[in-house]
Amino acid sequence: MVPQTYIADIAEFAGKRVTVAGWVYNKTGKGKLLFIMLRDGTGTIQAVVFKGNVSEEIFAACENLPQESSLRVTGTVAADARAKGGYELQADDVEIVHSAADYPITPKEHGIDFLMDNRHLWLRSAKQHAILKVRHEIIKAARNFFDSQDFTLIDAPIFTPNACEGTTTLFETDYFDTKAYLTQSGQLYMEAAAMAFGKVYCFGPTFRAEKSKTRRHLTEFWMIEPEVAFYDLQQDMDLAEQMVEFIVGSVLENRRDELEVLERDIAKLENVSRPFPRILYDDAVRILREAGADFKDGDDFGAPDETIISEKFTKPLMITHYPAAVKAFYMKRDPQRPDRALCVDMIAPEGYGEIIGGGQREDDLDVLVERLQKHNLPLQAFQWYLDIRKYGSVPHAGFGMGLERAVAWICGRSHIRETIPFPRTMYRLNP
RNA sequence: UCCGGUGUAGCUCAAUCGGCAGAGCGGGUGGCUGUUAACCACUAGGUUGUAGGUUCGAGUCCUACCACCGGAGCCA
Repeated sequence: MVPQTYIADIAEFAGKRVTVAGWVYNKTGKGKLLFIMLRDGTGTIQAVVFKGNVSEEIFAACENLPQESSLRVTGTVAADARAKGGYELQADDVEIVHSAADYPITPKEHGIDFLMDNRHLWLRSAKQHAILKVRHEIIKAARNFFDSQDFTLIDAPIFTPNACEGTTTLFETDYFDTKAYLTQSGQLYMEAAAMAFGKVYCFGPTFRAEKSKTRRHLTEFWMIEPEVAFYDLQQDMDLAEQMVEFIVGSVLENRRDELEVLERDIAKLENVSRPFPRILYDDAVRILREAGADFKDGDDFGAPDETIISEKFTKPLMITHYPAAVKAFYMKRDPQRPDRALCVDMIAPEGYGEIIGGGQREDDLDVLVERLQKHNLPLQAFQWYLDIRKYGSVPHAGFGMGLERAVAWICGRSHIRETIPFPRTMYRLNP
């Protein structure tokens, strides 16, 4: 019995006869010699089919193999400098599992709309494959980070009865005789959970029905949201900084090949080490003024503003103490400057924009009730949330990291739509 | 939602002033023992996004609509 192996492990079998199962990634030939680039999800290897080494029938069948046909190739693993990856498979037997129809995605250029229509197939391409491997690494690293620090994973609900922040548009759905909304954040539930478990986080999909049409927005995206009881803003920032450093470090350690496929400037990622710069909103405004940007003091930063500010730094940048007026109702205000919120946004370098938003939460019942009323939010729906301030209220803080934005930054992709397997945007629900 | 742009072969694009609808890739056939997006020869492939209009004549000009792309706002 010939052992079956994955391409990633091929070096262990140098000189041995093995079977590799996969798909035809690309094919070229030279008369009596065929080169089949075989892809199995773990890597690619060149299978060399020489007419003299296989039966007439097999050679004829291989000559006409369309791209993405599925095969089991048996042969001897040989080190060869002429082969990409250093090893090739000198085939002596080929089993065609399925001969593919004309595959739409060729090794040439394609437009984004066509590729997105064929997203279910595009996932097989090298760069898309690499991005999603990095995405997996980031998820794994984030979870390892929190798990190793004794955080408890608490899943937040997807169906929610009310708006978390009340400002952005929610997807509405029929829920028996009433309305339910798809969650836009697990944060409020994490605040409740933090009072039960101390250190918690959730990781799940979130939904925003905003009519945003930019390279940084999806209608369905994933967030990792830690929340810690008795934390203040500074501790919250320390946590965010440690997490990002850990995630980037994990990707550099375990997904270097993928970063190379993506032609990512690795030096820029290697530079992501603590401490990250921390500046006040007012400092950021000053940077914008010096850069000659047209910016009204008191406003939130737009995407171009964030780019200008982040260009002054080579590491992720944390901006704190925004005007409370532009931030959500649950943000605690700075006792020293009551018009400022104890909040933090982390801006990724290289113009990738905000990847983290968070801060210390308002823990005073009366202040929170007043804030809800000012925002015209239904008190009734927030009773459970107010209970958190009624029964042993404590200072607490947390943040949310947009997974896809982090993936886009770490992978150096200009558009967020490539960082999730099947993106949902304003204009795309398929496939 | 607003501003700007693009729709031509399966894909990526060209078509001068309004005057015969083109190429590369992919597909098919044949050739080649070291290819890396191979190469060479031959070959098939079109309701020019849709509906109107102007004109002797529209891929090209006009109107509306549709689809998508880039950006803004909002946000992660």
